Amino acid sequence: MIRIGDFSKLSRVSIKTLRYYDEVGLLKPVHVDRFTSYRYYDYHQLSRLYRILALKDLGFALEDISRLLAGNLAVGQMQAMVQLRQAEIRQRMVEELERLARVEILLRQIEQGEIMSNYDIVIKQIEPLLVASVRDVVPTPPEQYSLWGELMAYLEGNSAYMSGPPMALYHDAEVPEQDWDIEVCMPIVGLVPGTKRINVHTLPGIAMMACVVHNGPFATIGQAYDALARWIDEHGYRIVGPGRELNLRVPDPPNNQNDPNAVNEIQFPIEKV
Amino acid sequence: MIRIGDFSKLSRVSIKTLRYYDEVGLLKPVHVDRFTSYRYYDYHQLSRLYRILALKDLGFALEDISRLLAGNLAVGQMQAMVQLRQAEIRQRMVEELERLARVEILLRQIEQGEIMSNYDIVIKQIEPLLVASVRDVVPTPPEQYSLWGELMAYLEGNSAYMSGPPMALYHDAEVPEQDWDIEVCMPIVGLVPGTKRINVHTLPGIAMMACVVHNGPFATIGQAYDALARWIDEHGYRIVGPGRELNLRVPDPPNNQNDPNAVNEIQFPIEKV
DNA sequence: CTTGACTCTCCCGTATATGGAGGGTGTATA
DNA sequence: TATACACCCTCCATATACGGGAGAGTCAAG
Repeated sequence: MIRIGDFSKLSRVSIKTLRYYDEVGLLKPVHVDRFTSYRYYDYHQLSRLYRILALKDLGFALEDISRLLAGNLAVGQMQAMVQLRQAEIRQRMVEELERLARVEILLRQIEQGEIMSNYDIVIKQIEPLLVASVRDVVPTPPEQYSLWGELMAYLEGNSAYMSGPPMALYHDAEVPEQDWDIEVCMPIVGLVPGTKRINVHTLPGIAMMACVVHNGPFATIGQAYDALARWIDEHGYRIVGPGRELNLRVPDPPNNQNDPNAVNEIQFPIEKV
Repeated sequence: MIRIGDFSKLSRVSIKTLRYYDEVGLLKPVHVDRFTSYRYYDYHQLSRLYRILALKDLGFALEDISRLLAGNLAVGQMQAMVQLRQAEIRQRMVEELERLARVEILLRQIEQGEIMSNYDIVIKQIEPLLVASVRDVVPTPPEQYSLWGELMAYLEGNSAYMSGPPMALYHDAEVPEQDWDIEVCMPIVGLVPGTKRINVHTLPGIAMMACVVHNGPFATIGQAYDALARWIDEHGYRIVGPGRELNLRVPDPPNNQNDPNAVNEIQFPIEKV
């Protein structure tokens, strides 16, 4: 029987860790002095410690190791645990690989002197959303203002409860020269009747929505679109539906294209190429 | 200005997380009510939050993100942080890859019905070690006993302080039929003179030592050697020096080949192929 | 005024240890 | 025998990035 320090030197596992393994029941000393609480280990416990280290090296949590060492597992259960571990490692490798790709894109941007783009893209999940909307073709985006007037007048007339920021859907797959197919939407709760012009429906939930925020005048929002489109392309995604433009902080007055305090969020549903 | 719940819904970041970011100074609400402590956020803070999320996606710790967002970093420093991150990710991928290989070896063993080998191999680092030794060629390993007698008699005569378990070095690169080149070593501290037969020297430190413990009679230690050799081969390592055999619990009597309580550790210095 | 949704702070828990304070123990040597 | 010094003990705190829940206060609508 040897004391903890010698056992630690033998195994190159720190005393603190050995005490911790004792505490969690993973490796109890063969004897603990009743009066001094000194821990005494036996040489043959070294093989159990090595088994613990080997399993830890495979990435198992100490609790899993406890169960594996308890010895009351069927071969099938053991196999299942190891297979689960294998799947987890594979999953992590995929994640790290994607992370690495993102880091390398950033590094290239820094090298090209872009320091750090003013636009940061995040991928969010979006829930289905009940909206009232007006959809029409207008010559250019700013003309959507008339649609907003129409929609808001209707909603106020029906005293609908608006449950989120207003947004516009851009239904054109390509950026048109003229004639934009735009749907202006207001999230609502409760029952609001539709009409020929006013469409009450649920926007679909989106598993992966690439999102960016544009702070500043609406007139310069094109930069945000460019940054987002580039990001989607560079990171190996593809746009799979109409873009959404959320008017988080509505300009003052609402049709002011140059209010520097406006805040918009642009969203595009995407999927991996 | 919006309350935390709305900001949370907008960003799909939990309220708890937002409060935590406030606490650690990563994202403070623009306003906190003096009386109610309610947090109020502004829409334009969403872009800062997105930047945080984007950097978190790259795997940066929140503290790193704080520094990156503080804005007082030179481009070079920023670049260095990102490069460091890149290196870390690569390192982790290498580790995970090795881990995966180990898990798959284990899985194959389980499938072949070996359940779990009785021998677990760990790689340790070994420090240089001062020893007194006697080296000679003996017909078979058990005959090393005579060398032990010689060494121990000398050490006791010089009242040397023995500082660790005795060990034997096997200098033959291949397993010989006859005539083993064995060096029996005793770790010592302090000054002990050498002689023609007694060599006092320092065993080299080893960066990677593959180790296994054999519990049981010395006569069956061959199994442990086999398991260790197989492991080294299967895991893509190579033996790069003489093996060491530590007599952790010396049999009783010392030359008893069948004491079931004996404990030995076998070590081989290795490197990646 | 009530109701129900919202928010606050505070405390605990996670996993795997590491570091330190303060105090007892074992052994070799002066 | 006294002392020095290495060794060991328990208890507490710390790190990450939050999540859960208790208990109490706040806000807006009806």
